[in-house]
Amino acid sequence: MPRRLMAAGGASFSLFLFPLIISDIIRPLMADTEELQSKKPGKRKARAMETKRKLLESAMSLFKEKGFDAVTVEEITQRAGTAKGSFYTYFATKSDIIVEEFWDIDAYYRKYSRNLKRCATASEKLTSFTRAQTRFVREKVGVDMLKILYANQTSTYGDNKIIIDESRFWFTLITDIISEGQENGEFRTDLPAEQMARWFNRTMRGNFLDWCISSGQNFDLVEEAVSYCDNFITTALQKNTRS
Amino acid sequence: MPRRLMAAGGASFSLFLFPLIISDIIRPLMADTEELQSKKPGKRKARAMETKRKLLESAMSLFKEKGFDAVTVEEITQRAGTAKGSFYTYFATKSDIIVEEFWDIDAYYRKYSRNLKRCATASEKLTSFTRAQTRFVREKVGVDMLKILYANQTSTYGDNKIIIDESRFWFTLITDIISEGQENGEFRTDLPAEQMARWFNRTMRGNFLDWCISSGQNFDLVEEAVSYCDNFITTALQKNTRS
DNA sequence: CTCAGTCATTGACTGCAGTCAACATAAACA
DNA sequence: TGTTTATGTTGACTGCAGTCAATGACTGAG
Repeated sequence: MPRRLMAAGGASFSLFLFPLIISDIIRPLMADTEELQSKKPGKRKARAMETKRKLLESAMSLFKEKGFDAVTVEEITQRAGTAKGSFYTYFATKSDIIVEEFWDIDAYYRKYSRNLKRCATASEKLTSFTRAQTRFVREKVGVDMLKILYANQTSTYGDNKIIIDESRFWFTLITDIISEGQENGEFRTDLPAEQMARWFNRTMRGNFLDWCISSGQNFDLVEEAVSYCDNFITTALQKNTRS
Repeated sequence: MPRRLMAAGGASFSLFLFPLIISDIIRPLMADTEELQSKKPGKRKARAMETKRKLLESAMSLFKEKGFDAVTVEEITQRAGTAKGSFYTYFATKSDIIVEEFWDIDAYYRKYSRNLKRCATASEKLTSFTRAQTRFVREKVGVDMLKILYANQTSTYGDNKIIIDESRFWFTLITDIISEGQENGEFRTDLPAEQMARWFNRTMRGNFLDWCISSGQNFDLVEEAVSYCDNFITTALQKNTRS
């Protein structure tokens, strides 16, 4: 943990979760094509990146200390050593900080996906991934942060819709697993893998949503999601009939 | 929640949707046992009810005119002829107005459910209801209002969680339809109807959510939901195998 | 090197959701 | 009837998210 803070400066969820890949933190800025082309970062861009990094870092640490609602944007900028206005150069709303952090969860999924090689079947992979994913959300993300995310995604009008973004790793991973299951004769082949992945993810999203809304009180996210997953596999995906 | 205070004089979604059944509008009031017992409403309660009614009415008309975000609570109370503080006697947040209105959607579902008698099978009932429900949401509620609802439900901590409330008519209706399907041998019987209803509704919620987040741009709610519904029926519910 | 154009930075400012202590009046009780 | 309690009403007030016009610093063209 301290290792990370020295190295990358490390905002990212890992600041209060666990270490992720550094490149994922820089991703948003690197996404800028111009940035990739120019060899020198440029003094201006460098300073901008540093400002954004500091904002992310101080915001996440404050959220961890006091909870999202108890933190003001002014506080964040104070800790980051900038002015309030600067915050809005990099984030459209206070909760956009959280959205930014959520991108890094995909880094965890990507990392975890390596373990899936051990699974013999596509079905097992799906279940295993679902368990890991929901455990991560339950343990490391928590109801409160997930609520902020869902409220953000439903209340803003921007194009930062991470929840339904199909370029996310968790969507492509599910698609790949289902494809694999189709190829080895495990799953039905009358529908494209993408569509089934969309169904699967949307169904899972229903679980996340209900869990959020009930503040995690009505059911256990992991149990419920795994149960959903298994049911989805045996009913919607697999070729063989129900026993 | 002081839902019982709601008056019979039609605020309700119908104010900008279409007329619903009066008995359904009074439902919240009737639900209160104490209210039924006392013969006199009481001068104070009567005035309170009137205040709340006026607030609902002016709020909904203003939302219709200018959109949710462009309306201030002060405006609402001005039109209602009360002070700002009074608003918060009846509603915890500005968006709680919307939540209140959503209860009345069940009145529409209840009304529509009478048409279901025409359907020969439980499967047809499910599909028919789903089509009616999503059409209603698409045409009469709209993306914007649904967004407000979802943002409200994920951001507040109160107990006014209409979205996941299983005493709602739309939950009990689905349960009844599935029960019926089980009894007539249409659906699998190895799982309780309630659980399947919960799955079904949660899955549908995934559709509503994605539709919201994408501002209705990514897909057509009705088409998608009906397609989901049919798929759910043939894979998760029905006894016979996939062809 | 210079100067114009670009872009991050700043913090005072606006607007509004939500609060609260004081008040008013109906209801309950004596 | 007078007194107490409960409950609805009020609007000035607080706190904070988000804005914006002015400022200053880098960049790149000439």
